[in-house]
Amino acid sequence: MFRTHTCGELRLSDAGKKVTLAGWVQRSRELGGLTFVDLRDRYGITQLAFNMDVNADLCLAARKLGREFVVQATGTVTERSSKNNQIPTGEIEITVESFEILNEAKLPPFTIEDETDGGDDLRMKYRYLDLRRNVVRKNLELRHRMSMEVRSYLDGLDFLEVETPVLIKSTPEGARDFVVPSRMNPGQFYALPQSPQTFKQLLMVSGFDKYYQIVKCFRDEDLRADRQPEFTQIDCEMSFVEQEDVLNTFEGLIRHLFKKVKGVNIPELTRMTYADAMKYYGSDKPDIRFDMKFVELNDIVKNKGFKVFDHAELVVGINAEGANNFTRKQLDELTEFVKKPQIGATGLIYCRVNEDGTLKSSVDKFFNEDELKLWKQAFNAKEGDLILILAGSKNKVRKQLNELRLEMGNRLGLRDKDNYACHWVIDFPLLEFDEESGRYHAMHHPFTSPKPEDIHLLDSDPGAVRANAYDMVINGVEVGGGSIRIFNKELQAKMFALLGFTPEEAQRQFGFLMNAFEYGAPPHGGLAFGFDRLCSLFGGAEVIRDFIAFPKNNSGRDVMIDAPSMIHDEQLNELNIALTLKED
RNA sequence: GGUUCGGUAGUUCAGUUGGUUAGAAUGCCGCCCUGUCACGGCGGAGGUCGCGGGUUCGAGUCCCGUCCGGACCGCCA
Repeated sequence: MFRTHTCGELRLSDAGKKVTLAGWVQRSRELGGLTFVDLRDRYGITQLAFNMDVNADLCLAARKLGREFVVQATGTVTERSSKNNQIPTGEIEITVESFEILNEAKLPPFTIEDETDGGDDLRMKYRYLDLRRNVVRKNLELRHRMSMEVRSYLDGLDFLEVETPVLIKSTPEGARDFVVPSRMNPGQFYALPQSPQTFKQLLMVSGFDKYYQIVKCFRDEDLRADRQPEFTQIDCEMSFVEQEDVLNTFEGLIRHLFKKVKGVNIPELTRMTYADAMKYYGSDKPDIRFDMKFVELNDIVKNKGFKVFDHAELVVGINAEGANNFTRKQLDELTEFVKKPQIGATGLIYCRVNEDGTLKSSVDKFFNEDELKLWKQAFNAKEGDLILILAGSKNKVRKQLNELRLEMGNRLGLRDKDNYACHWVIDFPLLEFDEESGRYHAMHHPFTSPKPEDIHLLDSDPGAVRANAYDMVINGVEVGGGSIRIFNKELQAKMFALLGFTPEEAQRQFGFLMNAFEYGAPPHGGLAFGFDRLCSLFGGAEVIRDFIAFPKNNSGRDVMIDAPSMIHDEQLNELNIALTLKED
């Protein structure tokens, strides 16, 4: 037997027991005649004690132990003469009688500590060492608990977990597919699923009226701190449901998770239409931990001789409460912030609401005190507030002001990561027009159903049609989204036509789904949560990488195993593939 | 595809207007220390300044190119 106990479980009540522990050397301390070795496993740390007077050979041998050596030690649990109340096992130590080095270890390239000295790149290259660190291990433990609670909640509602294939068919809509060549079908490729969307709909046709799957999905798009090329979804679908049923079921899931994993009772989720989200927050995933809603000013600022406002489609601003103490330097920083190329505003107009009630704007030349009072009124601003205004074309300026609002939220400390604001954004548009391709694209995906009351607009004004689609947003992060699906062949065919498919293309790409709709498809709908994001949110992080055991770097590479990589000519031959790399 | 920040000791970083032998902390090695737990004290080793080219009497520092990493925009139905 390698061990009788873990390194985290022995207490004062175990004193006198003879035990055997196994683990890694965290650190050792030498004091003349004494040597202490901290032995670590994933459960904790237990101190091994060696005394030169008691057994000099053993003590000298212990001094040869290097960091991260794998050691098995046998001895007696002993009460410490000087206790450490920082760790759970701090009242005891093991008086070692014998030990064995199970494996030596090279010196690790960074310290295996909570506050490591290792940079991201190095940590990823030696990820197996990084995973020994408490902080990363705790993230994966959190992930495990999350998945257990998801399964527990959904199982309690009679959901079935069903696995769907990973080698499927490439489709033109949506993100780029990762593709896999088929050896047995020369010249043909599988695609890895961007989501199990069509399969879960087919499961509904099959009568599995409540399905879920915690499932890997793949998208060949550029990465971000919160985006990996392979990621995990909690994918769900239900039959005989309306939007209201889906929202209630999965609001229940998120509240269950908060309660069981965080011990937090969150209030019922509020709802906001997409139109309002854009109008008041300039984003389809507003962070509503703080208010600072947009106020549109066209009515009161136009035709006063200030060209920037006169020429703008939309003049819109926010009131940052209590921010009048911002210095000129800070205001200049904010101006630089909105002028960054990534944000792209041309300038920032401000109006201070001074403590004495006077108003001071950056455009005093064009607006007198009475006119500025209208501004103050429009924002419902108080003394000590700071009004910030952007102008431009509607869609752009809303997006820019959204960035500014979030920045102000950060600067004013309004985005506490331990405070959770969860809500639904509903009534998304069915389609959005893409200038580049000159056609409509599905905003959610092509299987989303239009709202029945908007169907008559499908031909006359497709862009105005709203969908039965919804996103769940927590603290400005889109954690999940879904829709009520089309379950009628004619409507689905019409949808593909709107997206620019010929009937033949639609049949070739999605014939299997439309055919299935002819054999008694039930009304159905569902949603999918981004599991990695949900875990990072619960873990208080914005980067999802440390909630994934072996993530990819910014360029989509696994720097530990060095993938992707070239393959041998024999492999290519078997696949009937000849490589010709393009050179620019 | 684009913007931007970074690459100097094992590691994390500093390095001034270009100027003598490139520093700190930590880690590592040696010696001392009988209750440490981020132990402490003394000493030591450790560098192709990512790579290539250029400017200059002289480049870690300036310029060009390139590779690698981070953040972001585009992209992500």
